Amino acid sequence: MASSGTTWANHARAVLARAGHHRGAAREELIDALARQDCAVSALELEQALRRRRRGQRTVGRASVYRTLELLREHELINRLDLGDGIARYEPIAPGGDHHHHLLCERCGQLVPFRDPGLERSIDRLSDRLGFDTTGHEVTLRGSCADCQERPV
Amino acid sequence: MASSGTTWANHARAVLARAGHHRGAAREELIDALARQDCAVSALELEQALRRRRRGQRTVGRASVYRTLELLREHELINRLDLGDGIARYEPIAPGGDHHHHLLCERCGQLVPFRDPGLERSIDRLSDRLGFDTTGHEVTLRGSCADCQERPV
DNA sequence: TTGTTTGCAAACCTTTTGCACGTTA
DNA sequence: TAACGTGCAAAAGGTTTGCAAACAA
Repeated sequence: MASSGTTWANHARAVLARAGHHRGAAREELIDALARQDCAVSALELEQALRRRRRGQRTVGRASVYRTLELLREHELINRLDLGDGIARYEPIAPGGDHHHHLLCERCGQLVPFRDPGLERSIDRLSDRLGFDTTGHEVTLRGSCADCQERPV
Repeated sequence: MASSGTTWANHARAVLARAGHHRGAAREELIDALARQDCAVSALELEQALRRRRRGQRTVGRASVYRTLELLREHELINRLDLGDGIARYEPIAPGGDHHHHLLCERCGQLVPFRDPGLERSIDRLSDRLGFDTTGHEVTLRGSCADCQERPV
């Protein structure tokens, strides 16, 4: 995932440039920080990651983090997840369309991405049956990841 | 749904009593208010509904609303939904196990509950395949409900 | 009487907004 | 130069907590 980081970052920059956006420093850094992530991160985690990087130098403002995330989301470059704890998490959307969902492990807190064509088919069929015009969907499983099941309680 | 309200309310009271909880006034009123709802409501909507009921009399405190919701959730009497707008919504869980998911209509804002055994089977198979010990799951579709599709844009 | 529940107010935390200053094209 | 982008600080809005009084068992 991290290996495709530069691909995504370049893609994101291209999309924004095409839409007529300037390349401000905060936005550039935030795109890099997002590209570096393995899975979904919160806005405040991103802010801290940026602060850690540039010690002493001028910091990236909190508002810029949120504004950039909103911009990236409008251009469908990132996904926003709400896992039920009141904190929004964001993750890059791969250019090719890497559609996946998440298991939230209630024991170790880890967020585990997974893919399942069968599940996608079920959702498509379901939308048809109910007459919904579905533009998107989210599935979140809660439980224990494979690692945690082997650990004693 | 509203017709099964008393059933759920009684069930909820029985569960809390069995767990050794007292029957305070705020809790009683909140259970009734939840039983009256058709679909998921936010904590603040519940608070307002309670304020409207008892004009002039002592009001139910905001903290009691949140604390009671938390208690009901611990006993799996209500479900908490996070639809991505930063507001948690709550809905009763029917005693028999009325498991369902939601479509959030992006045009009219309505929350439409639906049931789909095929989807549930997909999720069960998926959990098996991935070796997850899944304790719960949520599916949210976004798009247009059947009504809105007939309306001109 | 003893532990639980409650209302109020204040604190908390994430997210948004207003505004003056910098930066990009 | 004219938009656009940025950082700061303050505000907003939902949620949680501390506490003393009220209440149920």
